[in-house]
Amino acid sequence: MNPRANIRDVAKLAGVAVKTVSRVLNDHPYVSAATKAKVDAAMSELGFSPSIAARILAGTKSGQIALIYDNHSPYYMHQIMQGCWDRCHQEGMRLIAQPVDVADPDVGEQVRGMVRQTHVDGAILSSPVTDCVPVLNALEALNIPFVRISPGTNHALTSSVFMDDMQAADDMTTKLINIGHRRIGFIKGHPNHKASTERQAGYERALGRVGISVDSDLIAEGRFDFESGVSATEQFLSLKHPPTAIFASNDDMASGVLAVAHRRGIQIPEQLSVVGFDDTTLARVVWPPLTTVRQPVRDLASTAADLLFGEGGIEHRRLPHELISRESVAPPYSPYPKKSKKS
Amino acid sequence: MNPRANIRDVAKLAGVAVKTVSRVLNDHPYVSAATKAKVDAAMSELGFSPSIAARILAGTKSGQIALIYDNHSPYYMHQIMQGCWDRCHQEGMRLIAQPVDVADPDVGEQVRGMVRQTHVDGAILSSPVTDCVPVLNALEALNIPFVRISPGTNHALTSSVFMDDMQAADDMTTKLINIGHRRIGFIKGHPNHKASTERQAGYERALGRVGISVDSDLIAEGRFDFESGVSATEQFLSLKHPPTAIFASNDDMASGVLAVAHRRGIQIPEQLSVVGFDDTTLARVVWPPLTTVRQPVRDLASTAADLLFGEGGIEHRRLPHELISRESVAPPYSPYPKKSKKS
DNA sequence: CGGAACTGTTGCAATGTTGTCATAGTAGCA
DNA sequence: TGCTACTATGACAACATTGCAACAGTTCCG
Repeated sequence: MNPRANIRDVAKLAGVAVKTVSRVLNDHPYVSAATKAKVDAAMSELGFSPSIAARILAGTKSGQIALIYDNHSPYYMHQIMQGCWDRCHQEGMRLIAQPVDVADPDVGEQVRGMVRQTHVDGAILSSPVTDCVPVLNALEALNIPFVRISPGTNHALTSSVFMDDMQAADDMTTKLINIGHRRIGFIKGHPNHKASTERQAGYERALGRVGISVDSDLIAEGRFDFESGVSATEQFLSLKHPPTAIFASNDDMASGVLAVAHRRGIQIPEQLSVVGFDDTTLARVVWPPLTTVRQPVRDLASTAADLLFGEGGIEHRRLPHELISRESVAPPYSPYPKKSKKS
Repeated sequence: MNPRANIRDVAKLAGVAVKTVSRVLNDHPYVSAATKAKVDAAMSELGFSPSIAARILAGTKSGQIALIYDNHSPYYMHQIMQGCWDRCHQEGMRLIAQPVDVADPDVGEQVRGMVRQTHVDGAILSSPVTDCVPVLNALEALNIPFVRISPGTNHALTSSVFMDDMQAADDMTTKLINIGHRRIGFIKGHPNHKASTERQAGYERALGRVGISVDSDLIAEGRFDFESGVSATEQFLSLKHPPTAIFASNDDMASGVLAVAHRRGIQIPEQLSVVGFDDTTLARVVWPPLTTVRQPVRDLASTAADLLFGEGGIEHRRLPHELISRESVAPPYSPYPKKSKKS
């Protein structure tokens, strides 16, 4: 087995023209079955695999796509990558993972250089890169297709996949209301992510529908990490009338809520209900397991790849969310008397 | 700004030969400052970035390296990737992340094809790919340098970075013994990973040193995931004499131990001490925070990249571990009377 | 039966960069 | 002065593949 076999070597061995081998490689039409068989045999005999570099140079397609992200949640990104990778693998595409820093003023130029250098055929953007204007401009100028996962701005620029964050937060809040909670603390997500705003809006909408006014004491800043969950919770628990339930905008922050509660000896869910968002692995691993919103992260990612490989028409696809009930929720400790019908 | 500027366009604009631009690009010696300035100006005017593809084809270096892995622990892989990426970025290298399935009989061929296609200059292998014979053979045959992170087999084939798993497990076990534990349950890691064996050996060595015989009832199978931590714990707790401490071979399994304890109303650490291994984010996020062994995963990864970029001499570098004490450990519930001096 | 459309294959040009070899000018030194 | 060594640049081939235009052979159709 030679260190390097050419397409020429294959052609010679199979007794056909170089171009014919190229045809076989690319599944072009107009290759007879017999020729294809000969070529395949020659290829496997020589252990030949085509050079991507030469393919890029000669052709117009590189067979590579980029996943551009700036997300520090390991569970989330792990699922995103797996979803993208699975779909790419199916399609015989190669995936280049490209972390960036959306706060870097040079980020647009960096992405531009990266695309130019690697000749990727397309890109998938994960939040918050989805809403990073320099990156969007760069990709647009380069005229390559890209799909955004959970973008905040809905302009019809590109295809996107997303879930209904507002509705999901509304559903979750409503669930808490239905079992009797009236004072529900809400921990916001990272301000970078547009999903943060959506989730808060859903929370407020649900309260509004049943006539509970939004109490600003019950809304705390967060950054999607454990630590901000901890500090938000401490803030809530030092209130004169602390909440009977806390809705954290993601599971990481919800686990911060649990940690504070444990430390203070507060029984969950008996004395305090806690819910999260995302249904990452974390939600099943903490104690008690978290009631949370299942966000189909992996599906979002593979659907994004799907759209990228698809027709090219701009398409927006919404994937369904789901409320996952686990053991972190119970009726409030000292419930107000319910006036509504029981259901 | 043209859709695509050549090295030729740059050369023409700068009034120099193509080769000179190439020299500027590659920081070759023998380019006058004045010429370099002219070329730089022309490059930025045209918004030029060189095509990796053409570079690969013409030259011998691709500027790309591969990270080959088959690890399903998101936290661990996230840190590995970050470590590799940081170092690659510094060096101006591109990183291609390549998940594989070590159980696939074709895995060697897949890796071979991938290397041939992408022309990567080198590879970094993460456990358990580090000990996957078909992959090792393929890389050796291709004659590209590669570095292994925490390999199980120490043959001097390639450079490697690792920590002393046996010593670390010994240290942790000794710590438990020192505060009075005599019956210590041990949950093994995934049999794929050589580290699993090492950690078990360290556990047994520590017991042996103080004359505690190894009780096979106190050793359970595990697979490095939450679920196997759960079932191992249930097995331990159904023993006539259950352990007073449980040492799980990683944090994921340790969180499984916690879950079972919580469910059964066992107080941690008062009634049962629990320790993990890795010091992933998880260890700080569960309740109570886990005492664990800090494995410098990110440093391992960036050191691996370092060795790959280095001289090329085979080198084995051991990175230090550290015991991290958190709140999941206490003296045993009903301690045997201590004979040793208190300390 | 003549031409058009289709099928399967070929040869050559083109892609954008680096390696090799060549060239020319300059400086150091005996 | 002549020789060597070094600096700075250029011309051209080479890399492995695909796109394009072309070609011969076959089928279809009026």
